[in-house]
Parts: sequence; C-alpha cells; structure tokens
Amino acid sequence: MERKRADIIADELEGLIFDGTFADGERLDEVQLSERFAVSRTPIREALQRLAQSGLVEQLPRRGVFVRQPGPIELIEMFEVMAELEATSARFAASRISDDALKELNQTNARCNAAVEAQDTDGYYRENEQFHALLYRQSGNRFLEQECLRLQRRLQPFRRVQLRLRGRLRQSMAEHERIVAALENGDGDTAANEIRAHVAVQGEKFHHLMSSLKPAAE
Amino acid sequence: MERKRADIIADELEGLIFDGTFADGERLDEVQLSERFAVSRTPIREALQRLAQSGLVEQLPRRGVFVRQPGPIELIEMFEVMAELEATSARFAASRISDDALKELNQTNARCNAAVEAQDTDGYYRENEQFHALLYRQSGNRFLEQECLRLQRRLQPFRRVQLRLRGRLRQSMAEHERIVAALENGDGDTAANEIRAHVAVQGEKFHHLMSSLKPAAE
DNA sequence: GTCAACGTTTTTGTATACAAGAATATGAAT
DNA sequence: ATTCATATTCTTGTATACAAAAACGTTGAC
Repeated sequence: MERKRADIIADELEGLIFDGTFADGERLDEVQLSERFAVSRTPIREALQRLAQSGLVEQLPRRGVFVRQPGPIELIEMFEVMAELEATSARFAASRISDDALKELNQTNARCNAAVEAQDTDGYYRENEQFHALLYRQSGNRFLEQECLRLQRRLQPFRRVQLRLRGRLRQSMAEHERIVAALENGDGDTAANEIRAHVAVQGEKFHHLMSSLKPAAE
Repeated sequence: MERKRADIIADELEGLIFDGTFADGERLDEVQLSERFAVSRTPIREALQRLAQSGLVEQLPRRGVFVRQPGPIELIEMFEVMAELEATSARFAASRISDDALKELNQTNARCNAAVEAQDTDGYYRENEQFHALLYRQSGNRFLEQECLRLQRRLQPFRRVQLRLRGRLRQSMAEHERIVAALENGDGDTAANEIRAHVAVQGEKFHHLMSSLKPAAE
C-alpha cells in the first residue's frame, strides 16, 4: 500500500474542514500547513489540489486556496442529486439483485435495528452506511456505485446531523424495511420512490439541516 | 484569468489520451512529458494528478501513472448513468422550466436541424451539446448541472462516434423535438423517458460503439 | 483627509536538487 | 542453464531555491 504523504495530508485536511477547524472562506496558507504537518510545500500543494478537485476548497489562481463549504442551496441540491442517484441504484437493483444480497441487506437491517434498540448512534450510522453501500453495489453498475459513494462521502458530515432528529432512527429503519420489501418484490419503481423519500431533505429534516448550517458541520 | 501551465498541460494531455496518441495502459513518463512540454516535472505532476482524479489515468504509488481507457463494460455503465442523470434533469426541468428557456431550446433545435440539412456534422454536434447543456441548466439544480457536464465531457469522444450512424442525425433530431414537446406539456415522466432513450446505448448503437472501441476514440 | 502611485513584502507557481523505493542488470552458486 | 542475491540505475516523492505576480504599506499630491 504505502500511500504517500500528500494523500495522508489530504485526508487530514478534509477532516479538519469537516469538523470546522477551518471555517468557510478561510484561506489555507501553504507555509503554515507545511509547518503544521512538518513537510515541505510540495506535498501540501498536492493535497490542496486534491481537495480542490473534490470541491472542498476553491483555488483562485495566484491567490491561494479557500475553504468552500456548500451553502444551503447547494446542500439541498446535493441531497436532491443523492436521492436520485440512490433511487436509480434501487431501480436497477430491483431487477438485478441476487438472493444472497437480499439476505445480506436483511442482516444489515437487523444489525441496524439492534443498534437502534441499544441507542448506539455510531453503530446505527455504520450499519446504515453499509446498507446503502450494499444497495449501490447491487445496482450492477460499478460506475454508478462509485458515483454514489463519492457523493455520499461528500455529504457525510451533513447526513449525520439528520439522524439527531427525534425518532428519526426508528422511522429510518421502517423506510429501510420498505425498501427491502420492494426489492424482494422486484418492484423497482416502488423501491426507487421509497429510497428517494428516505434520502430527500424534506419536512422537518429541512429545518433541522438549515439550523445546523452555521457551524457548518458536526 | 491567466490559468497556470499545469492546467493547460492537463487539457492537452486529456486531448492526447482522447485521440489515442497515448494508448491504453501506456505509462506516462514525467521526464519525457516535461521535455515534450518544455517545462519542469512540477507542472507535469500537477497535471497528471488532475487527470488521475478525473479517472483518465491511474496512479500507482511509486510506480507511475498509466493511461486508463474505459473498457466496454465501464463505458456502457457510464452511458447508463449519463442517461439517468439527463432523465433526472428533464424530469426536474418539466416543472421548473421557463417560457424563455423553452423558446431557446426550440431555437437551438432549429439550428440543429439546419446543420442536419447542411450535412454539417460539426455544427450539429455543437448545437446538440448546447441543447443538452440548456436542459441541464433548466433542471434548476446547479449541482446536477455540473455533474451532467462533467460526465458529458468524459463521454464526449465516445458520443461523437455514435453520430456517425447512418440516419442517426435525423432520428436524434426527432427525439429532441419529442423531448421539448413533453417539456412544453409539463410531462416530466415522458420527457425523462424520451431523453433516457435518446442517450442510452442500445440496439445498433451498441454494436457501433463496441466496434469502435479498439482504437478507443475518434 | 483621501486617493493614487510607487516600492516592499508576501505568496504562489516553477525549476532544480536530493532521497528513497522499484526495476533492472550483474554475477555467483547450484 | 537457472535461480537467487546483490549492486546499479531509473523513477517517483519530497525538499529547497528561484521567479513572478499579487497584496500591502508608505509616501506624496491634491
């Protein structure tokens, strides 16, 4: 494996942006960062480029790179696209999914449920992610799977906020079960609609997301 | 504006990969490229990183970067996702599009038609791209628009091949008109289905795409 | 006091130098 | 002759040095 320093730094910077250490609009100074990570500017610059490509920072030529947190509108847009990508995954999966995969989905859901009962939010979060990842894979389209994972990763810090809603965990579980049921029936359209509603930001979720925006994340 | 050398080099390398100058699996040597472009390795490396992020090359740590042309399966998958993204755009647009935008779509279609009559393939290609870009914009979701443009750009060299099919231009035009008609009726599902069929690789398009794959592009 | 022009400083972009890991070649032993 | 060990070369990854552009501050004119 042996990833290079630039990759490690990119991941760490990503985390620092997500957890709000670097605020929106803040300029990321190359020399400061190089001191912080005790490396030269070269790997820092490579890491920053990676972040720029994934949209976490904006790179103004000859001006520097600036943290770019998505605003409310962009966030809603991203969730809307996420919902559609997942709906597409589900629709494809309905006709392509294997019995083994269905069993795995059910098992994941069971673990999810156990986490809910145990009030284990982190556990729920992990199994929930696994559930969605399984679905992407079962779309039978590896490219779609990659795109879904990419956007999911990007939305991760904001998604977590939504689970804090009162009663959201149980409701989310019920939605998972309806999705699996639709897949078992081979009903792609229903599965797509269910997961679209599951992912979409609407109703009280919307207000909750908005009110969490100023601190940007976590 | 004043983009930096690395950006220009990235674009040029992209072109060289698209037009087959660099074959699939070929290793891109940093020093060779730096001589070719008469710059140092630094901007070359930055350009290569950009290409790696967009998926045109693969970067093996401590081994180098290698051209990575999509295989038949990946290509089909990418077109499938493109079709779904465009279908989503159309569905959104059906309820969000403005009268002005509808007029613009019709005008673009007219120019498209003129290009068909004049046997102006390049002209058709340009106007066709414009038609789709307008649609993305009218989805009312800027993030979706960006994702569509990104994937369209990636598929560009392969899309062009499809227009070579006998009679494809006229058929494509007819499809455009059915799409606009559905949008005028505010019928999102029909618009989505029409554009999905318009973009999807199916029937003779499939065979044509496959047979064009060995030279990879153009 | 405000604004503009000039010079200084800071910071990015590029080139070059150096370090370390991977590929390759060389040679010895079986 | 083949194979394994070792040395050499090549290439990538990182550090440093340099160039150019932008930001900043100072000074002077109005």
